[in-house]
Amino acid sequence: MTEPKAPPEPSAREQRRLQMADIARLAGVSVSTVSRALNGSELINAETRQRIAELARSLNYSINLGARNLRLQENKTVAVVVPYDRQSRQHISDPFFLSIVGSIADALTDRGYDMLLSRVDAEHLDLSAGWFDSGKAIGVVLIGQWRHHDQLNEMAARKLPLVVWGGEMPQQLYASVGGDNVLGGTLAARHLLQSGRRRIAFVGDARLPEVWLRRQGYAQALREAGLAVDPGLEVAAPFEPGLAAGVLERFCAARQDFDAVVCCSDVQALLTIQALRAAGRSVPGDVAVTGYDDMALAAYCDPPLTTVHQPVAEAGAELVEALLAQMRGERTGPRTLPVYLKLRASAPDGAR
Amino acid sequence: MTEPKAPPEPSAREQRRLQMADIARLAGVSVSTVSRALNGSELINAETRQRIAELARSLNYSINLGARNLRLQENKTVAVVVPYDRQSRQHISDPFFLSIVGSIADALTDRGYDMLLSRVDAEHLDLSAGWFDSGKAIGVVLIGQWRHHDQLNEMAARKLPLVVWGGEMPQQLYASVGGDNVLGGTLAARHLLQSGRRRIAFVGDARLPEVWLRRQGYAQALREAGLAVDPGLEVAAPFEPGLAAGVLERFCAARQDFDAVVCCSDVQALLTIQALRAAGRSVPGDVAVTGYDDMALAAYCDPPLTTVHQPVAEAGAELVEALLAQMRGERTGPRTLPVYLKLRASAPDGAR
DNA sequence: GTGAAAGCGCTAACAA
DNA sequence: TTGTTAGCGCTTTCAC
Repeated sequence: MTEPKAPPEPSAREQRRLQMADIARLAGVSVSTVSRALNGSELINAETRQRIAELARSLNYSINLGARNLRLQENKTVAVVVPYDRQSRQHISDPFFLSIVGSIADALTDRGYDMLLSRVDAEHLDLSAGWFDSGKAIGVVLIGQWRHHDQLNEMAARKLPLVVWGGEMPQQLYASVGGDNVLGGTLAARHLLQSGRRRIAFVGDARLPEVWLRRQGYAQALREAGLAVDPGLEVAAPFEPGLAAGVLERFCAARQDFDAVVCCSDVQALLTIQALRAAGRSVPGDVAVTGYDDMALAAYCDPPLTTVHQPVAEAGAELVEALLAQMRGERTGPRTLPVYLKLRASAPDGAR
Repeated sequence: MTEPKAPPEPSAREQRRLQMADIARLAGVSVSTVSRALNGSELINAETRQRIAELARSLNYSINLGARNLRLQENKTVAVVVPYDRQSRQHISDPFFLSIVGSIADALTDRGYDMLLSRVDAEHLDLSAGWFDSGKAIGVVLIGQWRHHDQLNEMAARKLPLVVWGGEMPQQLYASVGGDNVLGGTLAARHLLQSGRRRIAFVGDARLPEVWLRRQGYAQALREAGLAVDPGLEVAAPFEPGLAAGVLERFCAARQDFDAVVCCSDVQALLTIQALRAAGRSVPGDVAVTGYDDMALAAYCDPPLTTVHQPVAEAGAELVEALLAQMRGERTGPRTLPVYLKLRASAPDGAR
């Protein structure tokens, strides 16, 4: 009457997954007793509890979490979504994104949550709501706002538990956590100015909120120094290494009238250095270059990168905390974490 | 009588998650009809089906997958487990591991599976069986064998659906997918020999199966050239950048009697180059260095790395296929994918 | 073409 | 201290 599909055919290979009733039968008790024992209930005789626990362990039995969650109406899974650019079909290869994912994985593990990792087309960030709607996850952590601030606002309006790694934007309805992008841009540019550079290029796609904010910081530092932003020195390179390389090579081949570059990722910085050398210019001699992120390898590049350090280690915990707070019903606004400039050789201190 | 916890208190914030019964009521049909409609059953009147589908969409209703899976006795989730070294408390930061995770994510998505990502103590790889035992995942993909080949064999003996990224070992009971490590080691060493190097160091922790195999390839190339392996030129550096740096610096400071280095990751290669320069030696002038993995940045380092290219893009699909084949009851042995040497400047062609 | 009802594996209120 | 039983949200057989 209700038999699903064919008879529960144990498929020869997998000998029907064990369940509580089996343990109960083997232990000569009822399933409730097993359930209570395995959940450490005080009601159960300590000795019985022990015996059942051992039996379960010896058979590698583990409570079916799907059934348990259904009954308990709870779920300890969080979806982490990394957008990708459908156009370029590029995989996420930027070490920064992957580090953030690692950091979130740690934070979730610490708090007893599981992490569902998925990709989503950067043009349809709202698709990530499916994880929540289908009950697979209790909330969504999205890495980056990309170009769809609007979709994120709509998701938040739906009361979807959502936290975004990214910059704080005007009229933002969703919770976000991110480094202080304006400050990062300012720190990089100001450092270059203080070390005597005057013609400072900016590398990054300002359609992305984070980059847009960094550019503001950069522009502000120039203003402080009484300099104007030269639009000709803005290079809209994307984060994907494969795409950025060409753009940067062309730029460095075409123009030589700058003595410093502020980049929006360490990868971009490395590509810029590469392009500069190909164009016959030295780093930091002719051109000083700053990166962004302070990825693990930044210290070991040649030259080691002066870069804006992002709080990756803290990021995971902050994102997870923001999500949990939201689910507790707390109102969580955007959160901006401090960043600092890590001085290394690609943009050294002092005059040249 | 069976009310779980407190009354289903909609927690003020989240207005009780919608369910099929709600859609049914709103559409004036039974839940069976909604179920059939949403699953595209031919039984349902096309118009009714359409109407229900639209209603569901407009309310952002999505079938509760937990309940569905329980009833259907199916699950489309695969656990991907990345071991970490508890000793060093180091996060996985090697771009290679993270790229593999990305590749698997793509392969799973393509086949309609979800990916559960987690960490496990590298000393207790067998803990990852919990994902299967608890029914959260239908199988496990483990990144790397680390030092517990034995635990993996035990897991396989339990008929646990498991695939490991790693090298093919003697007496291996579990399914694995990996690059051809012996060949990789041979290609690197042979190339260095052909370009005139004679004193070739090896960097990598040979307690890890993959490294062990690469070292075999390296040793074989030396033998072919009539050279003996000098144990003093073997550096047991781990993959973690933070730990490897010190080891390599000490080695390069202590010994100068080598003219080439075979490394087991690109990160190690960069650290080696750094250490060599600190010791006053040039790359590739004094010492040629080969990397391993051919990560995205390898081409943009200075000097660009000559490195063994690993089939990362294919890796995800191969791992997933192996897992699915296993669940179909097919016997899947170890699988070795081709690798090739990518020539770049850190170990150039021809004599010096 | 649609509805009623059973049951997937589990938990907990209630009874004993 | 333990067992009986209802039901979490869904699918599907069977009846209409």
